[in-house]
Amino acid sequence: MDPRLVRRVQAVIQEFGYRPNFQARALARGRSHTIGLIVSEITGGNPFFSEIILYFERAAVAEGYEVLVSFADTETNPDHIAQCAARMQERQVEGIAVLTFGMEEQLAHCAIDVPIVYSGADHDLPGVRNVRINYLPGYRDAVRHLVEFGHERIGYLSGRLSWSSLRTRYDALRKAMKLNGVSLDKDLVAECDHTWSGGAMGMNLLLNTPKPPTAVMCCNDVAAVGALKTLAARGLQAGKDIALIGFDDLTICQFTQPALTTIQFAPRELAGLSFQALLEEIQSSAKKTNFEYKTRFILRESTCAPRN
Amino acid sequence: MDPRLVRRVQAVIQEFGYRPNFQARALARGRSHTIGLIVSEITGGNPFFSEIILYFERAAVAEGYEVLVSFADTETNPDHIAQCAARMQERQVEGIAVLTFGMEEQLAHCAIDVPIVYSGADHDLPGVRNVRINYLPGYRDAVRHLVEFGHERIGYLSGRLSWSSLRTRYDALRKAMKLNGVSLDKDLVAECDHTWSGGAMGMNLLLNTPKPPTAVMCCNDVAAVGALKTLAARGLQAGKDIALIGFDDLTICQFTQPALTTIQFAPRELAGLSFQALLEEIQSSAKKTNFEYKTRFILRESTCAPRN
DNA sequence: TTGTAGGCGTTATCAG
DNA sequence: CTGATAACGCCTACAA
Repeated sequence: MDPRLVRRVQAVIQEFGYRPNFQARALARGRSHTIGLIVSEITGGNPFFSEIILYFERAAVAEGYEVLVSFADTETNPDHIAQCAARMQERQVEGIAVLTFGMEEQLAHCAIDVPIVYSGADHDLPGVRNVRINYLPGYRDAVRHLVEFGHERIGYLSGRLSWSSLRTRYDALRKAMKLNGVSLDKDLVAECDHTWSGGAMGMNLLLNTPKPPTAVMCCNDVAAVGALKTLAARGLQAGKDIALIGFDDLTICQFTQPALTTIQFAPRELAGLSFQALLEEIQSSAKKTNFEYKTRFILRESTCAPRN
Repeated sequence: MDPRLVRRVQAVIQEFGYRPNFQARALARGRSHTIGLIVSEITGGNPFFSEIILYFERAAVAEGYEVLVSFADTETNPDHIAQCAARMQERQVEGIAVLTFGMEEQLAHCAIDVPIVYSGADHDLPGVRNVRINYLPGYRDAVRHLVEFGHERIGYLSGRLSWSSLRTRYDALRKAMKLNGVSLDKDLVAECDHTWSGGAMGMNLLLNTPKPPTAVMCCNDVAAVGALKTLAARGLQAGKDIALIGFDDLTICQFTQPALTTIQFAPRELAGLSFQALLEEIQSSAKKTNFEYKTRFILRESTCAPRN
């Protein structure tokens, strides 16, 4: 094209402040260039999903997409996630990424006629795209670390096991323990809430058992920080009196006292993988990469040998 | 209408899986029912903005709007916020809410032809809607609390003062101190970063001064938690050896050791006020409510009388 | 009441 | 290669 003409057009665009109307374009071309992102609503400010949104949006914008975000209230309203998906479809999203890591059961039962990608869904359905989460490496190394310290009574601070997300982690932990020649005593499993206060309560329960655990693994970092609070209140110290391991590797792990040993579950990578998978699905490209995220053990200061 | 007919229509809708096309509707009616939300990108997972997005979205959906979220990278790319606003306008948003609390300077210089609402913008421009933040009550009560304990050497752990957001808090603190008959010694101001690690570094700087402060106020909770880490590393304890006060009232404040005394800056209310203001602006209703958020002092365990 | 034409802003197609 | 025109799906206004 004539560069002179291009300039003149640019000038006129500036002059009149012309902006293309995306809705009209979308209507005409049959493509909205919009995708939906569904994350879990988490009360009490868990920073995990904040980063998921940030990195997902970054990836999407880089590819020319805009993102419609919904926080699915899987806790108090089982239908909510389906409503979110419905709203998104009315907006003609070209696909939906679900990053609730096992809270998406309700979605399986309703008709969605755009590409959809799950992340950490517990069963690999044949027709459904799913970013697999390999929980094992992180749990395996974490348990091995504890076993090498000589721990035999390892406890688990879990969220509600009726939620598949938490059930999956529980199962992965049991498998990891079996691999390391130890077993998970049911009395040492505290089923609370995967929140700050849930962790605090759960640790109290575990410490009140007749023979408390010498090491405790937590279903996420937020619960682990709650557990730290309980320990402090009882005059105990993680990394000295009891071993404590979290899950997620939130930034705060580096700033707790002691710094929290944990299993990495990086939002940036998870968001990236999920978007890539969705993009493949939308472009219905031939290759179907088998996306998998591997958890990783992160050693810091909150573990120690068993006390007495 | 004939309820029988309504039913039949509903049935057919079910039958054929009809969904209205929002883009077409928007085009025809000239209303997109979409609004934009711009928040700050914060590195290292600050949970504050996560809640802002959650509650803003809830409020918007309740009024029939969908939300386009952007994280403005005010740190490394000053133009980014303007690009975000431009993208939103191409999507025909009916208005834009900016919740960056003083990081929005770049936006003032570019033409935006939809209603826009700021939050905590430091100067009240005449034509611009702004949810005012009243920093004083929180700071006033916090400083009074310290003065009643007998503190005279009060330090401030700040983010970079070249950013108006942090400058505003700094000014509010100085005013609050003056009201309480004390003054802020410039040697006791550590200008670092409003992040976990920034707080840790800043506290180190303050403790290395010839005459360290006996109490330290922080520009946010995240920095305060970082400061706690430094204190622990030096064998000091907040609430015993030194008084520490945060800002934001994140949930984590209740789970630090000791629980963090802070100034409340509630994301839920801030998001709600901002949405209400934007709604008034969009509906160009006659009444222009003067929305203001008042900070509030929250007493917990991290303060104490000055040591020796 | 029921039905139909015209237009929203853009793209794509098809003559010229 | 340029320029006119139909179509995208829905809404509104007007006519029957």
